[in-house]
Amino acid sequence: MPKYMHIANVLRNQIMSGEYVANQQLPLEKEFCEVFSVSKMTVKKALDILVSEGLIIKRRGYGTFVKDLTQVEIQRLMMSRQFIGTSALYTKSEVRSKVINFTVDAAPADIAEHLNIEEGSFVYNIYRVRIVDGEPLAIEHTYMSIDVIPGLKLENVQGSIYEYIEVNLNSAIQSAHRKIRVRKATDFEANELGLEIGDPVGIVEQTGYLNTGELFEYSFSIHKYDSFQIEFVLTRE
Amino acid sequence: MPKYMHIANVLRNQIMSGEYVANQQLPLEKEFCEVFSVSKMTVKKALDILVSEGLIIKRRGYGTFVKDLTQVEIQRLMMSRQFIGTSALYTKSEVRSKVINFTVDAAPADIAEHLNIEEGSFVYNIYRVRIVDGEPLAIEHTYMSIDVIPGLKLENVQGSIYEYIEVNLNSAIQSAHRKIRVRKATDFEANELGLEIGDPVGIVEQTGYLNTGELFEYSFSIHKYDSFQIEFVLTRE
DNA sequence: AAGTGGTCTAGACCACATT
DNA sequence: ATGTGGTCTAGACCACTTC
Repeated sequence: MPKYMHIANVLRNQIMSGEYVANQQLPLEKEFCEVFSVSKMTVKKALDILVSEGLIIKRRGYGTFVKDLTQVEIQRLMMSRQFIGTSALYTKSEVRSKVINFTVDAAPADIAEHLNIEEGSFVYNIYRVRIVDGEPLAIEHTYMSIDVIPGLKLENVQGSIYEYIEVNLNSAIQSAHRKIRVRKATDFEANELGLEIGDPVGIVEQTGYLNTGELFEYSFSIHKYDSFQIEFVLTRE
Repeated sequence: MPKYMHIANVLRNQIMSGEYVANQQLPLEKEFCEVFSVSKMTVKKALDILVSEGLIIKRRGYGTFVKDLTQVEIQRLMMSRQFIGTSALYTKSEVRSKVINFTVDAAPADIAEHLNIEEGSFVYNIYRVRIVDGEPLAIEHTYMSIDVIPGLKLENVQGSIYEYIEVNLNSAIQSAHRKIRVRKATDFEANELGLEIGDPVGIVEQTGYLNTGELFEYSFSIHKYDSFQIEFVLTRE
């Protein structure tokens, strides 16, 4: 593990455990250099991680401080350390799938555009109900080019597609671009998710990229409103 | 402007303008060092900005590449360079407010907890309908400690509270922690937003921090479903 | 004036990926 | 074997804040 990551871990634990409390000034960068026997750049990199996680703030010419965080907020921040993968929206639960459709189709124009491939190229067309701890929580519509993700089988679709990619293709998911919206459930969606017609649903539209930069997935998922929640931290600059 | 930011800007423009296209390998870090006459660390910092923005990926031992981005996606990424401030959810539009309530109250237990202050401390209790381009799009409930944000007047509440903080208090908003949910509109909300009762609404719960690390705001806002949209990029590691 | 974090360098060495 | 990006250093200088 890199030194800066180790230092970030140590300080994160100290903040979480209350060793440094809300609004408290942290030791100076210079002092951390001595404590950890590293250079200034390394300390800075460690502290910048904690800034991006929302735990601390830095003021040039003044010092570094723990944010005015409530205990509840600290717990929340630590729990929601960001995952990728639609199933990872529901962490620490058993996720399985009821497969409604799993075919290879010629991509229609709009799907081809979202996947950055030619219209008519073959794509997996995967339609699943995602079941978390026995309860249907989301309907997920996924398209992937067969050229980018070859060899996908029904058993993979019933479980985790992401696992298939990481294990069998020895590739990895690098990033996901997401768009969140809200609308009313259609009759079909309401039926599958155990809702009334017109009840609210959360929509996640996602484009996924591999660590090669390749666009491998376009999906949108419809989420039951009472179990849908997304958290994030925005930071200026 | 720091060198790394300048370099990031130059490369971002080149990607947007199509000078570097999808999946194309970028020049090596070493080459950028010569082109811009800077050291390797500076180039790396510039490229890391573009990684976090979702434009490129880097592979150790192999090179740096433009992501397999559609033109639509590139435009979207550039438009949604992140803002802070609830009104900034609606960029480039005229935002004003109908103030339903603006009082100073003793904080009830739950609000005090969210603001990390003692129960019974005085807080602004601000209840506004946010009107974008003449249309009511959101209801916003904001609580702020009068100790942290002194001197707030009705005219500020009718306009932008954030502007008041930045201009009059010479302070700045450093970060915001957000939680997104979905539910049905109440009768009151439906009426104010021009919806049917039970129609979907998006909920944004937000805790805001100043650049001093102080928690200055707890708010939650109820958004009309057909104009509610949030975009973000998730990156592994 | 003194002291903070921010930027930048020139170079060393390392971990990883391809050929 | 070669070459990529990743980490790290020791030190310089800068921008900013407070007192």
